[in-house]
Amino acid sequence: MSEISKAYEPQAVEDKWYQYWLDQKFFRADPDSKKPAYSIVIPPPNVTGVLTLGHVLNNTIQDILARHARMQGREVLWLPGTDHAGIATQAVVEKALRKEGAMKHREDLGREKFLEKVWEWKEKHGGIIIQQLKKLGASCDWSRERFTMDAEYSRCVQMVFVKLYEKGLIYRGKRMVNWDPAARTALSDEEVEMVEEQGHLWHFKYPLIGGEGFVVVATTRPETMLGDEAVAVNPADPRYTNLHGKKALLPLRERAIPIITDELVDPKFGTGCVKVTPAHDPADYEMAQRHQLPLTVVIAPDGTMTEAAGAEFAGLDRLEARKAVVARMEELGLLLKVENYTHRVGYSERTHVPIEPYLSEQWFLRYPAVAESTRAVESGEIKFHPERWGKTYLHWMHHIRDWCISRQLWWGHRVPVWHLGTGMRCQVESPGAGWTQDTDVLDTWFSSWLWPFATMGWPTKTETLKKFYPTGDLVTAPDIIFFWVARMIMAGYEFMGEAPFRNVYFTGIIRDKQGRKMSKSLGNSPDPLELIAKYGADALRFGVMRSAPLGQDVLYDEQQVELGRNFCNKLWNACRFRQMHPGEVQGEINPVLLTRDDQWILLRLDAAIREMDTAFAEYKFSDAAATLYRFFWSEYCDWYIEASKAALQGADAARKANTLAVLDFVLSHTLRLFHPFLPFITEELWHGMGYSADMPAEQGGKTIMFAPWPKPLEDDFKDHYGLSEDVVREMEARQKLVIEIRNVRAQFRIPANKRLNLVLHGATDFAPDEKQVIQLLVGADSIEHRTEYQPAKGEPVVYPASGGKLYIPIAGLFDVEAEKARLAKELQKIEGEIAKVQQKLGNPSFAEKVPAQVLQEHQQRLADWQSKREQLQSALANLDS
RNA sequence: GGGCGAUUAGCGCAGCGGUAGCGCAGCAGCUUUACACGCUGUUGGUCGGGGGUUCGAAUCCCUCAUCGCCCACCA
Repeated sequence: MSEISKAYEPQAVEDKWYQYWLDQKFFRADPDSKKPAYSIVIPPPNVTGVLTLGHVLNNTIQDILARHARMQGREVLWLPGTDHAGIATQAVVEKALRKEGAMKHREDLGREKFLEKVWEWKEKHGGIIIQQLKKLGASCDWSRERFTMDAEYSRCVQMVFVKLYEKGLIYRGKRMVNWDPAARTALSDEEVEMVEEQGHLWHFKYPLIGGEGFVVVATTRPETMLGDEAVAVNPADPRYTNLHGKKALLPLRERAIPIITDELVDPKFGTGCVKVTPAHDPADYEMAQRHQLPLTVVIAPDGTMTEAAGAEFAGLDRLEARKAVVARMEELGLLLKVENYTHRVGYSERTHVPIEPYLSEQWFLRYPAVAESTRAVESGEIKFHPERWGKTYLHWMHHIRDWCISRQLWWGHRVPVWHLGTGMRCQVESPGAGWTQDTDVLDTWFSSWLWPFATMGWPTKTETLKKFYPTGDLVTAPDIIFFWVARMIMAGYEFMGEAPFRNVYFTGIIRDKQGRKMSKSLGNSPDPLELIAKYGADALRFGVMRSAPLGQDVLYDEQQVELGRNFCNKLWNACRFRQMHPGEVQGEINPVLLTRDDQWILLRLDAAIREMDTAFAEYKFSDAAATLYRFFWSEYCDWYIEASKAALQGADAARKANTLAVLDFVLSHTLRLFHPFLPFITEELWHGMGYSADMPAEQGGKTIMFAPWPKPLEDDFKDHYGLSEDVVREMEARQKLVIEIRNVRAQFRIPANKRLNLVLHGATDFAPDEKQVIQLLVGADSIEHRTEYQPAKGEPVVYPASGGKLYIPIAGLFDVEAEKARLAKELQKIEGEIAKVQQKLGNPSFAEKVPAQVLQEHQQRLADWQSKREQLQSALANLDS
């Protein structure tokens, strides 16, 4: 047992223990182990990312699960790694290169040179987040760290592509896709964010050819009119039957365009006439297909107007072109009106610029294993926590649409397709000289969806895969339920024939105190590393977990971390208290010498263990943290440690030793219960308290992380130590008594150092050790038992549950009027309670219909309140006499 | 337009059919020999509004309101 300092200093111990864990290879997962397996794969963070509070929440939960499983005797694999994050990383590197003047556009460097730069960047900045996760205490098996662009991993991605292509699920086609003009690439539907915007609806007049007047169309995007190829009306719209078959003159371009009829047009919206821009609107494209309209491209991939838009507009940015078109139309007298109009505009999730519907050649995936994947969640084979996310998942699965997987980027997995002239081959290796590889890369998620098995050596049936696939729990945020979770499930069934995980835990989103999302621009996103430096990793973990209920967003407040720090300090000092009393460590507990306090704390420990088990089973980690907090602080420290001082300060050596044995018993269990949440401090104390010495090397002897997870106390243990729930009730009553006496002290401003001499009148005396504890807890020197006692007028009195009256003689220190007021107030409250219960009992149908037990409870309650009332009334009478 | 969630003490939350609870904050005291990152005592609530079911509703049902997410090709 080594001596420990007065305040806990996390900085002094955290790095030391983390290094020890690494050196001892405690995090290594052994596929040959006989222990049952438990595995988690980390949601791979962006390789160039830095740790955020979101990561803290997510990875703390995973670490808690991993450490809990280890203590339960399972062989744990927590597999870490990072994601190449195609667009995000490429954008970051492009920005940096532009800033240092190395290029204006990536084309300036060329593909190879540019990729070199990205790899350089990755080597330099990649892995920061891995170091940060270590600071947090993450118990990942770092020897298995993977990156989605590792050579073997890349091979998996390409093989999967080839397999799906051969199955006919991957195809190439010219489609209207979501185009990001800033990143100059196609995106999937999921990468488009709909943003509500205050816009305008411009009403344009197109002159009719060979007739009088105009047809009026409304549009939110005037610049697209330059590419119009028709005006459409609903065939059933009686207002426009006269227009069928006619033509209109497209202003500015001075082209004749047909007026067509199509069911897609809603007669109730706008004028009922729609301008049709086949190349720049998905709905218009559909109509164009039906009516064989030409596809005039007026907006280029970089968002500027093309030659086809006419010399006046060519080269303008689409938004400038919008203004220019409106101005010209107005000049020509063809702008009928402008309305304010609120509508939703698709934005790129990555570059935050408006998406351009763009017709291009892309690769698409028709999802595999959709039916199985849907059923898996419906049937509960895969469980979501909280369950309601299942609905979101199923809705998406039922409306699933093909996935555009090709990206016009350079940073990513190259599409394994080779071209030679008009020839095309899909295979991993080049077919030979002359063949050139497709220039597109694959969506990042097309590699991430393989994560649970590609990281374990697939397609080889490795020992790791056999032992650890499928994984146990996946911990992730709900915003990637489609991007990642759903796709991993499908990939799991398709390539492994089995779900990739059994449970999915969805965390909430971390928000600030005002409920706003964390963001760099708001500056409300604290740096977890600074918090760790200031408060310690354990404090950060505990603070975050305490305020992160299942299924709710987390409102982060630094105060929570402070509370975590304070809690660690409390734990530290409670252990220090034990250390200040020399004696055998973890001695035998003698049942004969157990006090009621001892019995009580053992029962409370038992309750805490059960609550912890329930919380883990239900994935309610904030409940678990709250249980630990309550048990340790409010029960163990506030009551048990205080009471234990009676025995520890006494002269009875045997009793003292027994109390120390109970302290050790509770602490050694408590430290283990805490370990998943507070890995560092518990390891420090585990060794510091000498508890490790008592354990076999493989089970807690070297580290608390392999110490057995506490089990609820066995019945024969309880019998042996005489633990019964009666003790809990008795102790609660005694606590109430103590609080009442302290209350009297506070009411009458009796200084803490003023010792009391209490008088117990009537009933039987307290047992000697009981008396000693009560004296200690209320600051009394004596409790004299008297069969006859004449209290001073208005002397405060409290009523022990065991009967009799306990007087608090504080002559000269109290104020009769104040005591009267206190009692009167108390009495009023009791009258209210009595009235409530009486009203219920007075209801005739209550007695008839209510279960006997409930009726009895109410009657008992009434009796209790009534006797309490009598006590107060008599005390009041005493004051008046 | 659909779907989901939230609404309980000043703030953050728990409770989900039988006496409204926890933590912070607040207030009043305290150098009580583990801890001021602490100790003791204590004030706050007609559980968003309105209906209904029930002996009994914060808890179940209906409805409205406010806030927040997600999904949806009305130009």
